[in-house]
Amino acid sequence: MAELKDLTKRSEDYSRWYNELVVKADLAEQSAVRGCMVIKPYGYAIWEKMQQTLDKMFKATGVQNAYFPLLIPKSFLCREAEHVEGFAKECAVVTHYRLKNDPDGNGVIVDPEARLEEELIVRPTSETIIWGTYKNWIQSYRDLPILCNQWANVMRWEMRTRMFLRTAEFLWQEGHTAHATAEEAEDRTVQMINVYADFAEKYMAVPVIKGVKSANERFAGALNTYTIEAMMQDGKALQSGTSHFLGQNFAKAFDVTFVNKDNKPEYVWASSWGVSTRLMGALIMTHSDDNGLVLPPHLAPIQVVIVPVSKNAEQLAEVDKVVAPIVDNLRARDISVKYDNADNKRPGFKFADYELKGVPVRLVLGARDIANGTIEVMRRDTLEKTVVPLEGIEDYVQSLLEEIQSNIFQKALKLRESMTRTVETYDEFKVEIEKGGFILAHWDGTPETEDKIKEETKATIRCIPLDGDTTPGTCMVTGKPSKQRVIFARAY
RNA sequence: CGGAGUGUAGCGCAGUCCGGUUAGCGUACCUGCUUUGGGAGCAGGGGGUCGCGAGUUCGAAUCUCGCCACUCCGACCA
Repeated sequence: MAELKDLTKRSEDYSRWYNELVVKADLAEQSAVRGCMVIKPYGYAIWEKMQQTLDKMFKATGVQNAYFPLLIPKSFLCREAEHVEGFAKECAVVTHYRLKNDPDGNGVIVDPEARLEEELIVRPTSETIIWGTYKNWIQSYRDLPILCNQWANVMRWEMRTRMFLRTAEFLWQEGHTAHATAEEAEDRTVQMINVYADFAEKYMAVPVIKGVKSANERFAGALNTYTIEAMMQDGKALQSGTSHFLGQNFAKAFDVTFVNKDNKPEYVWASSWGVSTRLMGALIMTHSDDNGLVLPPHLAPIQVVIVPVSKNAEQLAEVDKVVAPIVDNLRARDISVKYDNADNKRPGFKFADYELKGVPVRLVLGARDIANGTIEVMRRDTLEKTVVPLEGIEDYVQSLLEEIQSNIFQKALKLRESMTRTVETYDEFKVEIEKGGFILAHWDGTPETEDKIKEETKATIRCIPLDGDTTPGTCMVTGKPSKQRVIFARAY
């Protein structure tokens, strides 16, 4: 694999490095269908862990899972004007419901007789179909709130795709809530962005900045969009999760009202929020190095791999005997272990392969160790090797896993901090943005200024940070007043 | 949709300019033996409509024309 330290300088090489890593680490591959991706078992195992963890976190806040149809009648998508405009260009459309044999003998063709009266859209997101459904579920304030989430696939016909970061079809979860009051809906919006931030930092070990999107970057049909923004190792920003306060826009578009305590009809208030397989991209790009993937222990499908070293079958049998109780003890502590005693691959191959796949801890045991009562431990994040006593190895491994988890988070945080600068003038900004990273600057709050900056520098406002410095100042471009500094960056 | 490039074994490529043995190399795969503390060595073996179609020619991976697909850079991307 090409070397990461050289590639961060040039983004086109960084994406080549990234693609190569995704394939070599056995996470995914391009499919025959344009812009689509096959997620392979190892990649899916990581996604599954993310999914399970998030699902638990959602349920702890009262959310329930449900499932809504893949296909959306075209008329549904048109109801909310801004929403249509935001998604229309990238929708896949179903126009027919039948094939027939080609009279010329070339397999099958679309039966022209079987045109649908109303075209169906493959969901790019499910707000419309869900609000079309919620209308039937909601009569009274007693029916509220509704807190539903669905795990699903969606499709957006993107012009250019990258594995995990932007694919035509992707897996995600989308939560859709309905509330009696604006406050309650907005609280839920904020609550969920906090869940996402917790998940990113505690499980993925990816530091994120919570913030609010500018009007330009806001979700089509939302009043307010909250986001978590991460920084990749090449200094580009990656929007990793969003939570939208939808106001009454969809309730009005789909005529969803409830009767309040005073027996008066009111439109329902809404939120929606989602994260996708894009998080896999964030995970890969945040921690990987020249030897391959580095997985956070909290999400690694294999947390510990044990590799035996032996000269013959008798020696291997000896090692098997010593390893067996270690495997049991680690599993008893909920640590996932793989003992790879396959004799068709040599140890050196296994070392390299498990490093490529990002397994956090590797144990190596051979005749030499058994004689000494020791075992070799290698941690993936620093690649350091230590020989420790066999006695108490389980405790050692357990605390090492936690140390790796916090170490890779700290490392990513340090990188982000070192690549975050504050600028005062637009000239200074133009110089700094070329170096990558996050730039904190004052902005007058207008879309016009944001557009001008984007056009001239390719940088966008990633977010207006929630926990940032709120000292007012003057816009670096127009000199007009600014409430606080916002984060600019080039983004994926 | 614009600019550039690529299509030859599962993957990565050479050969194409200048047409001419049975289309080659690396890797992966299969068999056997030896190996095993950082991606093993040797020997043998299988695998190809050279992207598709037409043309030129005694003869095309190679030349001509047309088409298709993919990759990268832009445009686009809540």
